[in-house]
Amino acid sequence: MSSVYRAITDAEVAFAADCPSRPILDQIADKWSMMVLAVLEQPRRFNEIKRRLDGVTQRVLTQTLRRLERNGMIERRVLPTSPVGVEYSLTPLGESLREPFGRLYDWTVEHAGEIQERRLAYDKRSS
Amino acid sequence: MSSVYRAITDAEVAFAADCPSRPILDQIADKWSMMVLAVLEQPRRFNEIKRRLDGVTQRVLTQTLRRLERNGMIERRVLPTSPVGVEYSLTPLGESLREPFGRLYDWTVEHAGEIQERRLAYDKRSS
DNA sequence: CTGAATCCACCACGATACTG
DNA sequence: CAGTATCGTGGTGGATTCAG
Repeated sequence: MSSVYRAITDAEVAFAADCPSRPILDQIADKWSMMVLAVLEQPRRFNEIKRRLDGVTQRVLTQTLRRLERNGMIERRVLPTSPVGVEYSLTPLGESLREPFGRLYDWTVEHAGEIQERRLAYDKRSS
Repeated sequence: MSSVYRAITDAEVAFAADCPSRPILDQIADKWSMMVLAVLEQPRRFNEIKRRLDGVTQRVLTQTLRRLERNGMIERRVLPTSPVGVEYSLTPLGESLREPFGRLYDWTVEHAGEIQERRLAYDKRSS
């Protein structure tokens, strides 16, 4: 098991307000960030990314890319073309995040059916 | 590597609006849900959980617990005490989610310092 | 003790229009 | 092409109060 869970006594399992994970999770644990990192297995242009993320608006994608760039996950490079192009690519840091994200993604796919069932059962009970 | 990333051609890397992972990630990939699951390594009462999640409000915690229950991650059991108590515990489904969540948590702790540096550098550049 | 209910402020997002 | 700017709005969260 991972460090949060292993070999800790009862009283220690808690999340203090200053736990270093909290501001980070706030910034990167959203669905668009996850999808952007997944799609950047190779450098891609802005609209290329946008096309692959069904439903994202231009505004939100821009914000997401900025936040990922600020946190060192991706790099933004302006191409000397006409009209201008912008290429985004993963940094080593961003690359290292793809594995835990991938695990989570795999989990959702694997358990999507069961979750759906549970949800239906719950809604039936409380109706 | 995990299934999203491996052995797929260029054109296939995309997230359709009906990708099964998306509604699930919307429901479970928030920081409070992650912390609740982490804290529930054993059954716990409402206020017990609340105390361990520094900064969560009663309202938000209630909503989080309901959503986790609805999705089959946790079970809610009313204790025949006076005054009434409510105990929350993980289901096998919720238990299985702790591993991917733990990985992500570990990643944030491990890279917190580097992220902080990148952020400072970025802010300095764009000021 | 464990919520449910209410009120309110904020901002996150969608839509749209404009620009280098 | 890759944004920025602006506006309008729904939803989310905080604070507080009430209840079983």
